[in-house]
Amino acid sequence: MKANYLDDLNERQREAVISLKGPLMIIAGAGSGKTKVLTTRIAHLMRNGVDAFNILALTFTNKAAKEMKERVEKILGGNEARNLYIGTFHSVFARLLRADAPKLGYPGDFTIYDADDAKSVVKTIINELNLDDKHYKPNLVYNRISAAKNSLMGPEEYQHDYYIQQEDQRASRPLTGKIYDMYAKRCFKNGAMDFDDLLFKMYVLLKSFPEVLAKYQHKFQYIMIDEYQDTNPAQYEIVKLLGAVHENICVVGDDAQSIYSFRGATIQNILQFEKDYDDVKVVKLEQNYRSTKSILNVANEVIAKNKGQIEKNLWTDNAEGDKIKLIRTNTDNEEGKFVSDTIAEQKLRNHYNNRDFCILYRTNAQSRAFEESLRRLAIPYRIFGGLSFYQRKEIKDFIAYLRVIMNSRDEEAIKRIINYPVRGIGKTTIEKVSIYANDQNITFWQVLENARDFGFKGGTLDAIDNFVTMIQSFRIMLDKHNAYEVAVQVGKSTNMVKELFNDKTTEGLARYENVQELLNSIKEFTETPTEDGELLDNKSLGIYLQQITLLTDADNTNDENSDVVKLMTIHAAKGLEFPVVFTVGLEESLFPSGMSINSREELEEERRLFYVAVTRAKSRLFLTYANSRYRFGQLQQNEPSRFLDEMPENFVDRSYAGGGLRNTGSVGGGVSWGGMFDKKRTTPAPAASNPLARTAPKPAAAPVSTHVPTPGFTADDPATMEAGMDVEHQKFGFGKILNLEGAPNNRIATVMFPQAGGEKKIMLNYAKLMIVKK
DNA sequence: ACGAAAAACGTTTTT
DNA sequence: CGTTTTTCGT
Repeated sequence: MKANYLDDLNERQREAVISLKGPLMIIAGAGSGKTKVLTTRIAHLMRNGVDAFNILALTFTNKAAKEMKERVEKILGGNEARNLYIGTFHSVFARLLRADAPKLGYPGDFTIYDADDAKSVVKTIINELNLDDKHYKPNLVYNRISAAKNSLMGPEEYQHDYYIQQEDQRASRPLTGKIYDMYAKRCFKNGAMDFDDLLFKMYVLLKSFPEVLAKYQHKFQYIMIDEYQDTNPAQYEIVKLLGAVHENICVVGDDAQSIYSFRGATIQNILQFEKDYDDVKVVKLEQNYRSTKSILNVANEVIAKNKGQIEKNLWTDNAEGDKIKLIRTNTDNEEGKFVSDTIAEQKLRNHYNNRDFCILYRTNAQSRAFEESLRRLAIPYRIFGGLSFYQRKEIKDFIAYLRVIMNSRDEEAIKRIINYPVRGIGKTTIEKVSIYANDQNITFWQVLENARDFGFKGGTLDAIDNFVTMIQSFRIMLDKHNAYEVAVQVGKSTNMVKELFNDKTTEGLARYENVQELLNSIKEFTETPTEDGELLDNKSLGIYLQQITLLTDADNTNDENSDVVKLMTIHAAKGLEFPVVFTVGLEESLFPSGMSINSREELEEERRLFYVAVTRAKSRLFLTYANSRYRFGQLQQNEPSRFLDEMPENFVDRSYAGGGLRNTGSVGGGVSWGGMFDKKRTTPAPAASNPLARTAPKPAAAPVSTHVPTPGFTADDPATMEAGMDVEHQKFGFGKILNLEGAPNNRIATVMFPQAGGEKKIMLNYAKLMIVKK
C-alpha cells in the first residue's frame, strides 16, 4: 500500500481524513477532492484497526460506489477492501432486505419494480376503479405516491392527513390515497417492491424488528454518506437509526449542488446536520483543484444569488484561463452545428481528444441536434442517460420471462409476456384472468394454473395451459442449472431468439444483438464470484434480477475510456469533470425550466443546477443559446436565460452573443438563398459560420438534411403543383420539380434537391412541399 | 385476435 | 416532432 497516503492531502483534507470518531460533516465544494478524502478516510480507518466489515459507505450512483471501492483498493493494495459495504442506498438496502424480507411478508427473492412497472400498476388500478384518466394521470398519481414514501408516509397516514387530502382535493384527485392503498397492496401481493420501497421497507424493518436494528447497528460502526445534500427524509431516518449507537457518522456534501428535490431530497438534511448530533465536527474543503479562476469566479458569483447557504469561499491556485464564451445562434440546429464545429476546431488548435469534450443540457430531448451535427462531422460520441440497456423493449421482454420464473406472483411481468411471442392469448382473456384474480383474491398466476376451473375452453385454454407448462418447465430446470443455462433455454423455447434473428431490418438486427448481449451478461454474472461474503456457489437468478433493475445507463462503464464526446443531462454529470464543457440551451423556460420558475425554492435549485454545470469544466467553458428552437413540434422563441445576466462581465466573453444581451443578432446560420442553389458545393459546412473558428475559412460544403425551413413554412396543395416549379421541403430544403406522375389523388413528384443529394421521388400526400416560385 | 392507421399526448431532472 | 395509445377493419 501507499505509505504516504496522508501526504497527498492538503491541511483541510487531512483533518477530515483523520477525524475518525463522532459525527463529522465535510462541506466539499466542487472539485475540492471529495472522493479523494472519502476514500483516503476509509483507508485510514482500516489502517487504524477498523475491520472493513464494520464500514458502510452509501453513495448516490453505482458509478460513484464503484469508483470509491476501486480507489480504496488502490490505496490499500491487495483485497482488504473486499468486505467493505459500499453501494447506493438502493442497492445496499436491497441486499439487506433480501435477508429479512420474509419478516415483512415478502419473498426473499422479491421483484424490484422499476418506474415503468410501477406506473403500469398505478394505471391498472385507475382503470379498475373506473376513474376518469383526464384527472387521474398515472404519472402524477405515481409521483404523489413516491413522494409519500420518500417521506415515510404509508397509505393509512396519507388518507388521514388533512393537508394532503386538501391538496388532492384541490387537484381534483381526491381518491389518490385510495389508489396508493391499492397500489401498496397490489405490489405486496405481487411480491414486488418499487424503488421507494427499498428505502421505505428498510425503515419499517428497522423500526419493527429491534433485533434486526441492533444487528446492523453493531455491524456498521462507521457510516459514510456521499452527496448528503441529495438525501431524502427516508434516507435520513434510516441513517439516523443505523448510526444511533456509535454515532460515527460522516456526511459529505455541498449544499450548493443540491439538485434532486424533485425526487424528495431535502436540502434541510445538510443544513441542519449540526443540530442533529452533539459535538458535530465541521470541515470545509474550499480549495478547488479542477477549474480555472475564470470558471470558478463565474460559478461563485452566480451561486451567491441564492439565499441561506452554508458559508464557504471556494478558491483556486489554478491559472486564470480563457474567459467563458457565450454564444448565440438562431436555431437549435445551428446551436448543434456550432458546438460540433467548435469541437473539431478545438481538437486541431489545442490538441484535444474527443473524450475531453462534454455537452451538457437540461433535458434529454435536447440531444438530437447535437447527435446530428456530430454525426455529420464524423465525430464519435456517446449519449448517457435516456433509455438504459435494460429498459429496451426486447430486453424487458426477455427479463420478464426470468422474473416470472423466479416469482410467479409478478403480475406485471406475466402480462408482459403472456402473449409475447404471440400465442393467442389476447386482451379479453387477460382481462378475465385479472377479474377472477381480484374477485377470488388469488394471484394472476393461480388463475392461469387453474384455467379450466375458471371456464376457459378450446384454443384459449390450450394456449394458457401450454404457457403454464412452459414456465413450470423452466422452474424445474432452475434446480439443476444456473441462470445462464435457463436463460438460453428460455430464448430457445419461446422462439424469441429465432424470431429476432429472422428480422433482418436494422432495428431487428440491433435487437438480436442486444439479446445476445443480455445473455452474455448473465453468463458473466454466473461466472463471477460475489464479493460480499454471500454464498459463492449458488448465484441465483433472483440476485441477478435485483441487481440489474438498479443499474442505469451511466453504470455501463465498459467503454469508459473510449475516445468519444460525451452528451448528458446536467443531473447525470454531477461528480464528473471535463477539460472542455458546452452547456447548451440557456434559455428561459428551458433552463431555468418553465416548470420551476414559480417559486424561489425551485428557481434556486435551477441556479444550483447551473452552478453544477459550470463547475464541471476544467479549462474551457462554452455557454450557448438559440433565438428559437423546435419544441412541441413547433418553432418557439425564447429569451436568453436569466442566469446569463447574473454572470460577472470581466470573466465572460460575450462578443459572440450579438454584443448585447437581448436579441440583437446571432451567429452562424446565415446561409443565403443564392448559396442554397449553388450546385458546385459538395463539401462540409462553411467554417466561417463558426464564430470562434478564426482559422482560414474551410471550403464550403453541402450539409445533408440540415435544412431549416423558412419561417412560416406551410405546405401547398399537391393539386397545384406543376413541373418546373421551385419548391421547398422541410428537410431536403429547396429544389425544382422535374416531373409529376401518379393518380390525381396520389401524385408523385420527382424533385431535384441540390443540397440533399440530388433527385428524390416524393409522394405529395405524405411529404409537404411549399411552392417558392411558379 | 391481430395488425395497420389515426389520434392523442408530452418535456424536466433519476435511484 | 416523435412516441404511445386508441380505433378500426379484417
